[in-house]
Amino acid sequence: MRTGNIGAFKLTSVAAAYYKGDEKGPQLQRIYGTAFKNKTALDEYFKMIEEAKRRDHRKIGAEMGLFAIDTEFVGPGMPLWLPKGTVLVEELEKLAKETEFAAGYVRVRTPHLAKEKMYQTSGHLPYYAESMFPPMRLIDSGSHHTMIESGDTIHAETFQDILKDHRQKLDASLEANPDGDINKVTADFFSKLTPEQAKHYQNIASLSFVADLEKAAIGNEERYYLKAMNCPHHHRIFAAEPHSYRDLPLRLAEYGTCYRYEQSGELFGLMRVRSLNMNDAHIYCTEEQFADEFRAVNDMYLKYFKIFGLEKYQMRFSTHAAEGLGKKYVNEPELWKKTEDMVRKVLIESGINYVEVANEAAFYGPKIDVQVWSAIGREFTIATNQVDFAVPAKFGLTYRDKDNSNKTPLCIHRAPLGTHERFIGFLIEHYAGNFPLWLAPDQVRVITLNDDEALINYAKPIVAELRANMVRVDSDFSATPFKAKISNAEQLRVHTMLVIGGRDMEAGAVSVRLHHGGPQGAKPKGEVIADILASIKERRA
RNA sequence: GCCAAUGUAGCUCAGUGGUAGAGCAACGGUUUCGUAAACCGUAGGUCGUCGGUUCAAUCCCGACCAUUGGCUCCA
Repeated sequence: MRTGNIGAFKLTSVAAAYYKGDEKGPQLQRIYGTAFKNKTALDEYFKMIEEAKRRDHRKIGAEMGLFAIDTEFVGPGMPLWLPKGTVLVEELEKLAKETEFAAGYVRVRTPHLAKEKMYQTSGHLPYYAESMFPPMRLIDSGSHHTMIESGDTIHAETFQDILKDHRQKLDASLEANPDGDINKVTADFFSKLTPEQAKHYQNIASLSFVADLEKAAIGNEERYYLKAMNCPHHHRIFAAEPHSYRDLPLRLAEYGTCYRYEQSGELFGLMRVRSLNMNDAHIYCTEEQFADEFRAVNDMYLKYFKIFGLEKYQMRFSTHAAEGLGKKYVNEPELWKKTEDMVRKVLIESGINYVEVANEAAFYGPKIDVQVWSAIGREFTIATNQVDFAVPAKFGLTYRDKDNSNKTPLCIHRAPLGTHERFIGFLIEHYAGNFPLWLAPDQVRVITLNDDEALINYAKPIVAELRANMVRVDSDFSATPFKAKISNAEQLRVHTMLVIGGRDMEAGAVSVRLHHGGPQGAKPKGEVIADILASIKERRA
């Protein structure tokens, strides 16, 4: 674009950026601005930004009482689902369970913790440790295990942190200056302790320094990690029973809660969190079955896009880069190539809209991220789909094949609805909080014109019938002025308001008002109820 | 984690170096009304946390915590 094409521009913000995108490199100050051919296009762009602000999931989430983030007592990045948000969570789970049941998945449940051995075997610790919460340590102190915590007598954790820190400094110093004085480094280290560290240190200082530090560091401790992914647990479920080729494909599904230690600056409302619920499943299959399974997963994505009215999507096919082998990626160059070719073939054959990006794969295999665009045209990476050729072998997973030999299955990780957190965050913006009836936290409210007893008696059975059919319905029979009752319901984004006055009562009708459509006129009450039930059942848009 | 900005009642926001206000919401009462807001009253805040300066700090300074906008990372 030539500068002559810039007809209108506006500065937007100031921020720092890393030189050449390297986190360890120096930072530059960056001034952001945006430019368009003319004023109209510029204004349109800012209108879109305004609209996005209006639809911000944090704002609507608070207005509708969907979720809360209690940074003081629970922690940043760990949302609490309030009752109305839980409705969304459970409706999505219901959708996923139905869809997966029809597609031949079986459900499993696993704990949130596992021993260190799990993640050493899976490769998470070598490749993924910085995204995991630090371990919980159980120390074997002879006859029993003690959870390490801070306190007067238990300071092994501090102890170990100090040791680790000390060692790093010592190593760095010795590396820089091989003839350096160890005592000097140690003295320097002590001088930099905070008073609290020093206090802990005093407790152990009477012990002979190095020997006891070593003992504490190596000691018999068992480490447990919070799971960052469900796959290792699912692999152990696969391992729990012998399998034949006749069992495959085996599709294990779980809405499991995972915990990832996202850096503080990365947290963002529901979109980037530390506790996340994944619509997860792992498909164990043979190489021959891979293409069909992969296609079926893609079909599931497309089905969901239709339900949520997503017209624009793109799959980002992330492959490895040779220079990352053994560092960012498991060191299996041939398997990488073979699997990537397999995935590429399916993508091309099924006419999926995709782009290929190098060097963004998961550590255990190529990855497909699903990008969708919300109603106002903002892009979200919502779901993921990964192939794992490495980890099943590390866990020694096998099935008995036709020729009586043991073979390692392939594993497809897939999460079409991604995480509840991000998916719901996306849906809030996509719908601007005006959810379709089947999803709406407040589906129906029955409102009487006033608190006349006859009206209430006419309205009550309608509420009861809806409730008996699992409709989320409530009522407002109060003496509050009618217009205010309507306004209250509108502000809550109640999807359908059933208004009842004398005229309706006489005609055996109710007057329907839709949150997103205004008054719809009076209709026979039986018809209205039937239509509500059908709309929910069919998950109408 | 890094750079920057921000943090006053449940929400939206005023305000001041001399221990804080409004609207909405909440609660109590009055109001009987056909599709987005009736009226009166009551209650509600350690002014993010901890330190410092000062006779005196919500206000000035520092550290920390959190959020936001980016960077890096990612579902």
